[in-house]
Amino acid sequence: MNFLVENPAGSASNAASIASHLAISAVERDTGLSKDVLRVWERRYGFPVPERDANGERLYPLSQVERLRAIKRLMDSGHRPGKLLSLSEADLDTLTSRQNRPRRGDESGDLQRQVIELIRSHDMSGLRRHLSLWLMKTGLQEFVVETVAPLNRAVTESWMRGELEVFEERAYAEQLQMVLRSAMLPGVNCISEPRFLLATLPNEVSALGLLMMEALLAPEGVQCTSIGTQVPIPEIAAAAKAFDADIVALAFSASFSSKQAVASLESIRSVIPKSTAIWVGGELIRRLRRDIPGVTPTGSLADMLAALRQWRAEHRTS
Amino acid sequence: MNFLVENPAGSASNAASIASHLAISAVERDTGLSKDVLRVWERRYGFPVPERDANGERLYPLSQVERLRAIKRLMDSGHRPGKLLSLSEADLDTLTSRQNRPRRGDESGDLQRQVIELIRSHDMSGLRRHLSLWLMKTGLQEFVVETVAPLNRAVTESWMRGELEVFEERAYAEQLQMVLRSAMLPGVNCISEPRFLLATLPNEVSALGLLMMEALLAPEGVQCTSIGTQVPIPEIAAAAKAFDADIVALAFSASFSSKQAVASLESIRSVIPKSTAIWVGGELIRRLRRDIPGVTPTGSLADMLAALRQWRAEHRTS
DNA sequence: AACGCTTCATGTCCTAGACAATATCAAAAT
DNA sequence: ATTTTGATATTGTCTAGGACATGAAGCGTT
Repeated sequence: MNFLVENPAGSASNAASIASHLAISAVERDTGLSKDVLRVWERRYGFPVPERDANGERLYPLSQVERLRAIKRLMDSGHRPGKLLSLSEADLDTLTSRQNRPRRGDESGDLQRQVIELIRSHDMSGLRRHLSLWLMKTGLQEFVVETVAPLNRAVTESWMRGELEVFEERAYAEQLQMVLRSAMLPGVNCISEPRFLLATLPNEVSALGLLMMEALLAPEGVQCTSIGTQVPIPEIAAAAKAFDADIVALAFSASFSSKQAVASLESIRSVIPKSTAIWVGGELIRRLRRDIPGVTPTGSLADMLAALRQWRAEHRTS
Repeated sequence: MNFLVENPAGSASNAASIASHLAISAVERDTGLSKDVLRVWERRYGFPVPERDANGERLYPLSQVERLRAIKRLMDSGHRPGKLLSLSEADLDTLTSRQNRPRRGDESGDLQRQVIELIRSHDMSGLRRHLSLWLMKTGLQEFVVETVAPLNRAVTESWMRGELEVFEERAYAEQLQMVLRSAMLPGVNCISEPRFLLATLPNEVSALGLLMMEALLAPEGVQCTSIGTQVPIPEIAAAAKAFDADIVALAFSASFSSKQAVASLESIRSVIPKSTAIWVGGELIRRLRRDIPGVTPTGSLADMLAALRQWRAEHRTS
């Protein structure tokens, strides 16, 4: 790859490519579409058709990258690539704007509207104050189940409708992390069973789902060790053993590929001793149709508390 | 990719591949070596030589994956692949253990030894208490500069010497996040200029460097908005504009490829208006030899505070 | 409606060759 | 003796088009 291509700040001569084109690896980074996919789309659907540099390597104009991101966004909300790629630019815009139309019956609560308004006005400290207050009012567990979970859904929907930018969602997630993490800091004095190990698999970027699980579990007096996001399977297995975990809890966001999730879950199940339970939480699991032997899905956060109660009933101090 | 290959829990017949082999995409995930690299190594150096499934696709035995991870670890600490790959298994072990040998003059302070001992004994709540206490004693900024920074270095070194597992380092990072984030929660009442936008680029997993920057800046009364890790360049640009940032601060850990860093920095510099400064922090920058026009490196956290003072001097309320 | 079957859509994998950016090392010049 | 230059080796990433298995969609039957 030629440096000057992606960032030709130094070479004034090559005007055509000054910050206006990206190499394939940069497009992979920025769109989340793998190099293989970019190439095969070009072959099959005739889009994108990048220019080439002197060396025959692809150079994507920013306009095409922009369009690829729009397509990816529509794909994430259910559309299939074949249709999107054969669409004209105008049709694509139509589709995007149709999706942006607010849905009827959007009876989100006051808080949700307020929060989204705060995000849109970029008042992050106000947002943080707001969330903190609400947390104090309701208590951690209720805050997570009754407030944060629907709020996340509302934010995601706003984002899909195009009312929020990606970076606004991320800024929101950061503030929420602050609030949740500081609520958990004090810890709990009497720690009882079971011992949890929390993690997400590689390719899972979002730390929020994990954090919500942790916030929900911590007040139950369980021992909760998180090793964060994007942990390779062998590491999770080693950690489960080292921390002597009773339950390995994994979080999946909705954007995780269900195909990969099933593969990974079966893989991890085969590596961890059967005496250790595996629980799966997060938005993804609604899309998992087949059950995976030895893996407990917890469709909602409330489910997880129920599962915890059941676990405790089954493992009464023997 | 065949599911049963990566996770053949269902098929008892195919004994050879029951949880003992990984497909190439799984190896990419777990080792961080791209598919291209795995294939080209096989062609050039004759390692790894995976088996094949019925469809001709690569199946890596766990032993080879293990060795690949050892190789990657040695590469990250400066060795070159050509040598490592032509080494025999025994030689590789020798090299690994030599690296594990504790260095002389390891005069880490009491706290560092204590913390590492806590990590190794998996006493995460003890670790958290310890860190919290120390933070209260010294104050946030001093805590970050005098305690956390050297502590991180000590932990990384311990990890490179093989005294700590990856998951132990991650668990430590999680606890530190808790402590730092809750220290920042209250925010600061009088907020003054400049406005910071904090982020890390795609492929940068570690949130700690970012958080340390934030913790250092927050008490200075600057407005500090973080949009988290792994943010594509166009998003950073959009966020900088939306939040009207004076300075975009990016964190890089030592494991980030310096090649890619230079490319990305030049790229982002060309997208963001010149009136917005770009500051770069983190372990990486010591390995950056050439300067990038319009990008301010801050070699240490102390540097950053100095740079902030300078910025304020230059932008006196005009 | 609910089920099973066929066909299409789509992502990922394959091979093997090429090249550019960097690291290494030796020779030359200060 | 040290630094600079240049040749060579190393190494990651790109290219091409073909192949196939999985999952979705369409359609007929119960």
